Amino acid sequence: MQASKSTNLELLMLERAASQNTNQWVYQLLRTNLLCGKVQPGLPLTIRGVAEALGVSPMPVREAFHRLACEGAVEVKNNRRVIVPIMTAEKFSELCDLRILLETHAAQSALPYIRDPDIVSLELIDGKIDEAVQEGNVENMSLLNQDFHRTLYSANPFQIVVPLIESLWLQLGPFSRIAISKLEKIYIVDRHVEAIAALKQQNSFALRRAIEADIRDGIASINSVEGIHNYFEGVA
Amino acid sequence: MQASKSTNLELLMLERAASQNTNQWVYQLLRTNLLCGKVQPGLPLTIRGVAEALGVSPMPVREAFHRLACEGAVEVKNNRRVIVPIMTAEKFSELCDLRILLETHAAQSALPYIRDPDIVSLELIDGKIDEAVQEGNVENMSLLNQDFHRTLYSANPFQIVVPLIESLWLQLGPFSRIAISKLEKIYIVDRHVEAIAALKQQNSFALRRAIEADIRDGIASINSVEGIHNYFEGVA
DNA sequence: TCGAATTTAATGTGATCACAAACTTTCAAT
DNA sequence: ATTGAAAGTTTGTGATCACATTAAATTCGA
Repeated sequence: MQASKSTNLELLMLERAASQNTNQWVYQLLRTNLLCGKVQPGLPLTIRGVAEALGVSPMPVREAFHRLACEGAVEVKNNRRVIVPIMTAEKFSELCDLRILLETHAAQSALPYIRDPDIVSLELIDGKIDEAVQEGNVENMSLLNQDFHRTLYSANPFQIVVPLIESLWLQLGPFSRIAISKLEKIYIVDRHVEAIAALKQQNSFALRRAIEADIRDGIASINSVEGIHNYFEGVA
Repeated sequence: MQASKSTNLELLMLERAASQNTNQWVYQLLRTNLLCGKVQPGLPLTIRGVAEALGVSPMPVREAFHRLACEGAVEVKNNRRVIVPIMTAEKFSELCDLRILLETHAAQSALPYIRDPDIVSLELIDGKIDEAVQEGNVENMSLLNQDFHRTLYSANPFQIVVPLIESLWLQLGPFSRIAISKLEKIYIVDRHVEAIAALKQQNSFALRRAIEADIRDGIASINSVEGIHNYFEGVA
């Protein structure tokens, strides 16, 4: 309950499913907190600090840190300090380019495997996104939006690219939250509706266009945020 | 020295640099062994087995396994057994597509940052590859070839994509060895020479073409190997 | 002789501990 | 008051251990 000594970090707590062990729980919890921007860039993280905050031994936290580090979600400095990476304009640009490159490819390669149940699932998620928009629930909007993309791409059972894409999402973490919260709400659903329509028509080109537009909408909305550059390179 | 009980695994030993700790050493060693195809797909790996073979405690091996698992280099079965993943034709095809997609992008985005010293480094590596070809040293050929690509892409200081590419290399691991060993030797150098020429001319299109051709040469050589399909999906 | 149930061995997990490196604080000397 | 070193604290690392789960071996029954 009490925060760690050196850093008073506030973590969004998650229920621990009965099936998952401590390792997985800690990893998922930290991952979710990074994805929704709960922990700020530049914040130093300590193994014992997080372990204490979570009421577990340092071991699962160590493993989670190492996993997150190899996904680029956290950065291990040469002082062996772990911090949430600082975003730079160049990194941001590169991450967006890669999202478009990988996600349009993923969508296209998933298209031949799309069946009716998949479309039903996607429409269901889209409905939940609509609900989250109504409620103004930013966390759910962000997570459900990722669910939509992941579900689409995962229709291809031989998909290799999804973990790579999730790594990009993790690195964009704090900013996707800003993007979603500021986004003109109607656009999200529109792009998803466009994508679903393309799926029904088996229209590869339209699908790519919808996915790319969806991502570009997010980027545009980030750039439109007043004072967004305070989030780049600056210390928190 | 003695092999583990359940699996008699033979590992290519690596010198442990004074600077790196046990974690890093074990990870690098396992990674290198996977990259050059020393451990066969389908082979079950155990923490205690590897730890015993390396003369370390199970702890660093555990962390290395988890890191390699999140890079897709090893697979954690639901029986919590760790194995080297089996290759399938579909996975192989998808991995090759992604290599071309990501590496041509990486090369193109690195092009503006290429300076003369970079070209000197690349020509130096290319010379070493030539030596390895003369000696028939397959391990060096494989590792130096990766060095060439990594050095090229890393000229861009804001490169995000290199870890993603290395994840693909890891998953292709055992097969890149087959590719290199069977490859008509002259082609490797030719494609690299083409790439270097494109760099000198700042010719983006020619660079992409050279990189894609280099990768496709590897794929073609794999497909030309007699009985290559014994390596797919079959147990070793 | 073959198959199912029980026993035995092996494995992953997670906590605790000792140690070394790095950071912080303290305190004295200039 | 400022700088420097030294003592103390914090942190990551890696080994050892106890425990629950799972695979393997053995035994018993048909």
